Amino acid sequence: MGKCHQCIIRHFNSFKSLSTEELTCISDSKTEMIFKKGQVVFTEGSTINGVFCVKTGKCKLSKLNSNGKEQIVRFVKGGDVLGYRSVIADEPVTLTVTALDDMNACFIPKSDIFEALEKNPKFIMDMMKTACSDLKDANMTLSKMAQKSVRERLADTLLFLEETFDVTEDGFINIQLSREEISSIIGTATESAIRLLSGFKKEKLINLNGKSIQIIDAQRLRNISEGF
Amino acid sequence: MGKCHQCIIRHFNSFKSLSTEELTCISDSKTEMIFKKGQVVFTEGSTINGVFCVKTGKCKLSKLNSNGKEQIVRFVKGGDVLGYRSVIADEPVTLTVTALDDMNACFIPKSDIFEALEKNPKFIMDMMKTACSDLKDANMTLSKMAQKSVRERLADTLLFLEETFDVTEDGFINIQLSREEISSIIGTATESAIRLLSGFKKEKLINLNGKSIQIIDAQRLRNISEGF
DNA sequence: TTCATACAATGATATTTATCATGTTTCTTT
DNA sequence: AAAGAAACATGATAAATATCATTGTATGAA
Repeated sequence: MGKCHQCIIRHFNSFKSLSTEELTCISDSKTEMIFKKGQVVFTEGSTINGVFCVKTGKCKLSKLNSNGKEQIVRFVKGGDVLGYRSVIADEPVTLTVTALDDMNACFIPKSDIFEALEKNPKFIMDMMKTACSDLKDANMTLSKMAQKSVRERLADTLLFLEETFDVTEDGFINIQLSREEISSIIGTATESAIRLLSGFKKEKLINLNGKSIQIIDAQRLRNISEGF
Repeated sequence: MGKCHQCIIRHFNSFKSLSTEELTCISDSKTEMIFKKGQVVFTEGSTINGVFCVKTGKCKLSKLNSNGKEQIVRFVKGGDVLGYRSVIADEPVTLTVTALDDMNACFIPKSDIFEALEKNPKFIMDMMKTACSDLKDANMTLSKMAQKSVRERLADTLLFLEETFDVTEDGFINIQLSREEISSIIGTATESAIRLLSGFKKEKLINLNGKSIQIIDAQRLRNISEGF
């Protein structure tokens, strides 16, 4: 089993603040887990007794609405910590997490997290900054959702996806989402998302190849997103 | 000048975790401030070097979009702490805060906050829980904004306002918002908000008297909000 | 008071978006 | 490879919402 202090991933999140000693302690109690593409990590309403330190892969965090529709709220990828809000607030999780890739993650029990939070001021401060950063992003997204049209939101989302997941060698955004998932990000009917994507393609703003998307004209997408 | 340890407000927020000693320290460096209705507390992009502990009154937290429209993201009222995200993340504020009432607040310098955060584990944990709670709310709101129609969002917003600000003796929701502000919460054109409010009134779901709103049939509003 | 200004209300119309229907492609399983 | 299922695509239409225009109504200042 891998040792946490040798794990490069920790440098990208709050665990970078822990001492070798503290990391050894976590190493002993952690569980390495693999989630297959499409597998659910945990479901809205359930109680988790630890956090997931994501090593590789991506997942979506979503909410099921009263009408049965999924709303994707956020993405999490390698380097991110999953489930900290629920553990710290000592509440059930409020989002469902589903793997979008094959995903590797270490499950770290709650008790270890609380021990680290209590003993290491730098760790708790780092966690807090993560929470604050997530809060800022959420407010920003909220404001965008409320004020932009569907077309504007789609343009914004494509730019966001490229920025967040980067592109592969062939220039396509490094994430595979179904049209339905894309519409669940922007909060629209699937057909509308499809139509608008086709439109963007006709206008030579993007390339489409199955689920793969390539941004050709980022500047014009930015303009569309800003309402011009 | 009032003493923090005698202030009842602190029991509603993270300051309840501080010792009398720590509170005395804050008492000495805090500034009591009054904001008149309509006055701006701070503006998106500016740097604040402390937090505001709100004693009485209400304010709106909003973002200005690229098209010049305001989006109200959240409300803050007596008992809440304003500006903690910016102080903890050590970043400029990302929201503009405007008083909706005459508002009393104590400004507490950053240095005091950091000292308390470092020395008092219960305080930082409480702050963290506040951040996590705000994050949960933001995700919830985001999901609602994205998936509900304007009419559903208005119903939801009216219920939220009553729950958050309660009602006066005459049964009207205890907050005065212009139609434009209401439309800035739900993210719609002012005319649409006005039309829908009139519609709700005709359907005997609410009473309108100038800016005052009374909810008559909460259950049906709930149904509307859920899409029935 | 009277004027001026902001706010609220409502109609007419345009635009955006959702829904329903249907056909096509792609992927999976046998 | 064939069959079936899921995902994708597109047209036609309906519904929701925005925009523009106009009028009414409050509110505050001179």
